[in-house]
Amino acid sequence: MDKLDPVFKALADPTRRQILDHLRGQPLTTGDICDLIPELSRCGVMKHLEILVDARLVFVRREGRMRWNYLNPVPIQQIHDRWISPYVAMHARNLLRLKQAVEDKPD
Amino acid sequence: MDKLDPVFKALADPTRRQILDHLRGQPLTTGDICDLIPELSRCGVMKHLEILVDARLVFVRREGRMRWNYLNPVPIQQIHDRWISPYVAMHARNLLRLKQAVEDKPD
DNA sequence: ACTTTATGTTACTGTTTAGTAACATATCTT
DNA sequence: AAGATATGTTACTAAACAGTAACATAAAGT
Repeated sequence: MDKLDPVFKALADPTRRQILDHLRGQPLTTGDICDLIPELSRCGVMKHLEILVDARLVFVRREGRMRWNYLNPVPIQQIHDRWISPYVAMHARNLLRLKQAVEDKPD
Repeated sequence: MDKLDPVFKALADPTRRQILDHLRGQPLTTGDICDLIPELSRCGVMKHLEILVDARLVFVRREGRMRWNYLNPVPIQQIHDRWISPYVAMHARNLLRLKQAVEDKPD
């Protein structure tokens, strides 16, 4: 679980989630990402990318002077499996209990 | 999605995830939580609880001088439904593609 | 009423994080 | 080779965050 801490931290920032959302459709160069987030400087984008790479959420393939950034969905899958799913199960149980309480209630 | 930003931020801290894990089994008083996390001062625990309450991950019921802290799994469910599930789906597609590539490969 | 217990509030400190600027390197085009 | 393009690195600043201490309130037990 501790190995997933950098992933949680990486996902805590809305700009980084935005970058991941953009990478879901296709890999992008660093320049592409800068164009998609004009309110942030190129250095800012690169810092966020570094954090995403450290968390293994993004991996890089160099091609000449271009850097292609690829999404790696595995850490998100792991967070889902190892941490989120018990909470989703709990929520489902709560809903079921609520539903039954409503149905059993006499008028 | 912006409404879920405090939730992502709250989940970014390992101590707060630990508190949520403890609350999964049963509600706890603030004192109970302090006993479970002896490496942190009571004030530190209360600050984390405040952040969790602001993110609606924890709600409070007062009973005399005791404060009972309850887990609310709904925001985690929402994060799952609105943000994580597309990545899980992408991962499943990738695995399927990989599996088919392996099976189709001639010896 | 007095003491203990449980929690709440304010102020302060050190650390981490987000962001930028300036400069540096490497590749492509002509 | 020279200029343009794409990315990498270092140093710095401002804001946010984690944690603690000191003090305050409020309910329970005797």
